[in-house]
Amino acid sequence: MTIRDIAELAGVSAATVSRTMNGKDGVGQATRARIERLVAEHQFTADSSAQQLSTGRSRAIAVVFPLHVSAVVMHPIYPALLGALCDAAEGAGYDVMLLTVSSPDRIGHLIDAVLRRRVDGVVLPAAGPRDRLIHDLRAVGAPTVVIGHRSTVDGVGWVDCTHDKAAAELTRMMIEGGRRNLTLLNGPKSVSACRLRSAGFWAAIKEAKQRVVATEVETEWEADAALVRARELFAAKPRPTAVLCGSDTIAASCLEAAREVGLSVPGDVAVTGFDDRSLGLHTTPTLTSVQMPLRETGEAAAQLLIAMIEGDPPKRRHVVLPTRVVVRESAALP
Amino acid sequence: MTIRDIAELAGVSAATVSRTMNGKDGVGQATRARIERLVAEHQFTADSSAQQLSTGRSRAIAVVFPLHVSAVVMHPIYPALLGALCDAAEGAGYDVMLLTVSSPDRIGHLIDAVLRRRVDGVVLPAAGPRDRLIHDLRAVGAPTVVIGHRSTVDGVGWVDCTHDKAAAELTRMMIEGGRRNLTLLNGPKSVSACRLRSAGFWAAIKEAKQRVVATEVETEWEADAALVRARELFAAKPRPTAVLCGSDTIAASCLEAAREVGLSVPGDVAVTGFDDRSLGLHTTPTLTSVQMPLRETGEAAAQLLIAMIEGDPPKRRHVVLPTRVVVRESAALP
DNA sequence: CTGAAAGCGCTTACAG
DNA sequence: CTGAAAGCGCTTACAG
Repeated sequence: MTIRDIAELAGVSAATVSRTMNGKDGVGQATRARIERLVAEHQFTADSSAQQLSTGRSRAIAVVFPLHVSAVVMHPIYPALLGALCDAAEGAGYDVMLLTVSSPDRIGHLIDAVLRRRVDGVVLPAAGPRDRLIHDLRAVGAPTVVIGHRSTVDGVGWVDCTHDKAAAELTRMMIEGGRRNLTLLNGPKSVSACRLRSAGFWAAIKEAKQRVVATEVETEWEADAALVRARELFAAKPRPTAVLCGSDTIAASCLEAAREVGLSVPGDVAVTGFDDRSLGLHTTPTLTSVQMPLRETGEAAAQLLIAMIEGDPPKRRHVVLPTRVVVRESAALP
Repeated sequence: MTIRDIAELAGVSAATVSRTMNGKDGVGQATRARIERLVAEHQFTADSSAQQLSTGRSRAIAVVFPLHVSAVVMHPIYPALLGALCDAAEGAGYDVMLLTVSSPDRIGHLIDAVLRRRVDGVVLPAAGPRDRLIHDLRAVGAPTVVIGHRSTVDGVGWVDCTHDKAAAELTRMMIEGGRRNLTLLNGPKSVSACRLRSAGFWAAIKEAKQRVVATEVETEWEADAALVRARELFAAKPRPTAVLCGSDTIAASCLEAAREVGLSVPGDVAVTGFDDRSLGLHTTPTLTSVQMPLRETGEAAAQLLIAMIEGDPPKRRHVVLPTRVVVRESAALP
């Protein structure tokens, strides 16, 4: 069933049906009503590749899956985020294409998809500050939204959450709980979220009324790398009485290191994580962590990108969503 | 740049370029070589929506994201699986579309995508035995591949792994380790993997030389539901000396229940999980579990589906991939 | 072996 | 307010 079939049934031309379906004016009241009824009755939808061919737009967006980037493999693109993104896109009549850029030479494929308008815009769920992709996309004029990194590239939209505030809140909690020797066991600073957490941590330290000793240590995401760092922490001279970790995995390693040397948590040392997923519920003790607004992030990214594509006056090209600290055993008051 | 531009440069007609690019014969040696050089030189690729319009095929496959299905939300579609699937599809020149079926009335959207040939085939990463979707897709003749469920619907392909063998192997390990009172704390039987695990468990029990007491209990995936069941187990009269759990989450709850009543693991009771992800590394004790071939599964699904789409003689419409038991502290010998 | 022509299903100036 | 016509970039019988 094509637009011409509908036209025939309505006794009009295909052009009129097209205008009606696209909400353009220049169609009489009665005609429009008749066509709309017919369309609804037959559940007719226009063929998207034909539309794409004549309009040069696809009504599809790409989510780029950056494989082999360890910082990302460790921080998997949460199903919740992707799911919400799809839902929002579909709600706006857009398809979602999943593209892999598993190596630099695959960038060409993505750029080609953009140039050929197989996609109207791109979401990068895990780009970093120095990601080539952002510039490449910008160069070909692709509407682009980055998740989890506050890009300064002109015209690029982003959605992020309050990593900094969450870190600050945790830090204040520790200080108010009487902890005076704090360590931020952060993830790699190449990840934007980790920089923000660092900023929040140090801001809270600075504004503290009490005198506290604070240090920051960087580790890779991997559990064993984190374990090594954590052991070093607990072997150090003035032992930290609170360790704020850059992820729940890191925090789990930290708990393990504490157990090894017989430190009680949270008695001797408080430990917190980040990225609250189910992991923190299963450690011993359970983990104080920070909940990310995953669904909201996915939804906001889709909406922002589509607004950019459709040239809507973008109220905000930059969205910051709130996080939530979840207190569990590992950081209860001493 | 269009096919006609290439034609002009080569001094031939567009038809000849098209035939060359699609590997059809009926093009002279020299002409073909000239065209191929030009295509490579300009990195020219044909516009896919134009191709789709004239061939009625899209060279895209859909991965259907079944939101709000709790059995699936609990078993998130692993990034590794999706990533491998995308890689394989792209390697074969196919795009991957992510479609959400968040409620029954969204099925129409998927069917429409198939009928309109926006996708040439569909992967269902988490369909169950009684899933309407499978039949709906079959009804419209969509090549379909299911992951993790051995569908008996005619013509439907599937990729699964040896849940049964893994469960049997764990069971034998327990018996050989001297355990004589085994419980399978399984996930919902509506999930195909759980049925297979049950089958493997009972097969191993049946073939055991020794006399063993065995029971099977079903639980939802959620941690708290599993905790309730696990407590019941340990309160029961002849206490199990080994509990095989249907997932790592369930196993973690089981560890917690054991701790509550002061049972040592693996001393008093061995506990095993399933679906080895990072969780099992962070429990106390660490968890014996079963590693799934996620990347291989994604890759196999893409390849199978594309073979079906292209009408290749499908050597196997059904693929069973091996699992691997990973032994850790929770099920060491007593 | 190669080309001219029609067609895939839409949209959009251009007329009226 | 509406229609005829051209065009989007390919593919594919049909001729030669």
